[in-house]
Amino acid sequence: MTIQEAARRSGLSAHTLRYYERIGLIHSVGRNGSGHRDYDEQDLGWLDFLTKLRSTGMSIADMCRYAQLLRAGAHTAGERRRMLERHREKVAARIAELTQDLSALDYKIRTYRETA
Amino acid sequence: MTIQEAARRSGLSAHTLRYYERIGLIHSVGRNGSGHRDYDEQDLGWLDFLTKLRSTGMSIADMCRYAQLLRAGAHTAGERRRMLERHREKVAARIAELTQDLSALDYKIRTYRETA
DNA sequence: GTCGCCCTTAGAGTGCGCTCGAAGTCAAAC
DNA sequence: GTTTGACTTCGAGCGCACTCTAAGGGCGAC
Repeated sequence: MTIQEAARRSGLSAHTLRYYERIGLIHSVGRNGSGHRDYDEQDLGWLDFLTKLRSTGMSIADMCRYAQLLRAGAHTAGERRRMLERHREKVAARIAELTQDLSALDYKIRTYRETA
Repeated sequence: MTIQEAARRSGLSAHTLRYYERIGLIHSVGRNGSGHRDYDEQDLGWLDFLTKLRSTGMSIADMCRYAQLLRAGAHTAGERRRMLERHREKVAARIAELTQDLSALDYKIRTYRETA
């Protein structure tokens, strides 16, 4: 599929897809006869995973590291798993923090309602 | 209290405190005889509130807008309340998104565990 | 065949939120 | 009295994650 189609389906811009490939986040997307990128379903799945990592706040640098480990082969599975586990804890902590801040916000809003 | 003490208690750097004041996020912090900033408990409370807004992802621009409304007086209370309510919804949505992504992450980690 | 459009690469530019540096002031320590 | 060190202002610089531009290539529609 074309870069536009991949952009539409992944929710990333074509610019961002090229950028991700340039920095090594996406490896060896196929090219068609004209040298244009030709994404397949596996690429889409990987993009989807990357998007989840991004949206949970993983840095581009860490995502690159994960991608590199993946390319290095099965013997890095343990390290990849540990990366995800560490990241998981960060996300859980972030949810806890946001949940607390949400209560504080609710409290503040209540005071506005009572004052009004 | 000195800027260092305010930095320590607020968790922001002295640089950031000056920056916040410059852009209008913090209004008229008192000065002592030497022209040095002299923070009081009310300033600390405001910083604490700002920090909550920041950590929940409100942009500096929106925080400035809130600060401006606050300075404008009591007749802006409704608009301030609406700002907070809109922000509250964003935070709640973010928590929901993170919670979903956390499950996806957990699933992925489980597949690593089973493969290992 | 040429117009229009989308593609390619490599590098420059942008926006956000700080973060730092330079130049100067002031007060306490020695 | 001079050194030390924290403070002041204000503008420049930085890191991140894109986002865009320039210059050129390829292909289908007319």
